[in-house]
Amino acid sequence: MNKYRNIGLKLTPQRLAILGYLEGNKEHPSAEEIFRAVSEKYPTMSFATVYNTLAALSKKGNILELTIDPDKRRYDPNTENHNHLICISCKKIVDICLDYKVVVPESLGYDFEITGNHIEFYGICPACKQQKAV
Amino acid sequence: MNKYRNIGLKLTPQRLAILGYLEGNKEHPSAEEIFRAVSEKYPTMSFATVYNTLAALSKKGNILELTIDPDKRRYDPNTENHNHLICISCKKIVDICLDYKVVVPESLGYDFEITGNHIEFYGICPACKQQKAV
DNA sequence: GTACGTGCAAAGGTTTTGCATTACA
DNA sequence: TGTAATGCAAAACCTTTGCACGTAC
Repeated sequence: MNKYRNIGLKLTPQRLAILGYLEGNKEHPSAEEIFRAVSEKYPTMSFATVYNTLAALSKKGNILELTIDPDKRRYDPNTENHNHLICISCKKIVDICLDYKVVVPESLGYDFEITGNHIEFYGICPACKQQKAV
Repeated sequence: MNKYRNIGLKLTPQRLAILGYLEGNKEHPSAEEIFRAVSEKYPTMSFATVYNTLAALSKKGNILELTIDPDKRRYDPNTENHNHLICISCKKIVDICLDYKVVVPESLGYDFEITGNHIEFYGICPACKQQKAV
């Protein structure tokens, strides 16, 4: 947790609880799931604090906001370059930690200053596949 | 428009208006933009009809629902395999019509049945770049 | 001590729903 | 004619905001 000491944010107990819940978390939880988990230890926790903290961490580059789930934002503590695979049925998300080296050719003439990219894979997870087969 | 005759949906004037507005549209409009545009000819048009139609068309595979903009869903009449570049400042979206041939290696062991993928590029468009330079 | 964070509740924006009416096929 | 779509309003849902109070630094 000490690594967060110099990110320019006040380390309140609430924030440490959120950081602790996210650290190493591979579930790509939503704000609501984070709220529920952290509320157990901090019953006074509010959504405003969760969103405030997530926005601050995201702005500082300490976590990622994923838009891969159309229903709600998901959060990812892994800020390394990586991609995702989502089950279109149950919305489970798994990491695809590969660097695909995709680029936008300048020949397309868009003249954008490219700042990043993200590959979303869609599919059906084993559990949902089995359910459908029944 | 005749190409929509056999998609298994009733072709009401409202739906034809939505299809007409989307056809060839490269703006990746939101439901609200579609509603505003189509309302000019059909003042009684309701949001329910817009969403209903977009969901039906999306389900039939005639349009794509994009989740690249965190603020709202965007719709794309181009159902060919292609990717997108979004300006993180003004949310303008442009097409990247290239096939990148990215795949999820089976060696990762996820056992998902992959149904598709989508690459999102992030950047700053020329107009926003210039504004920031001021 | 002060700037920043918290918590509550209310508001905002997008999308969905229920239901009576209408119209395509 | 019968099934499906429309339109309206209300509701549901996720996220943001205003503001008084509290706390990390």
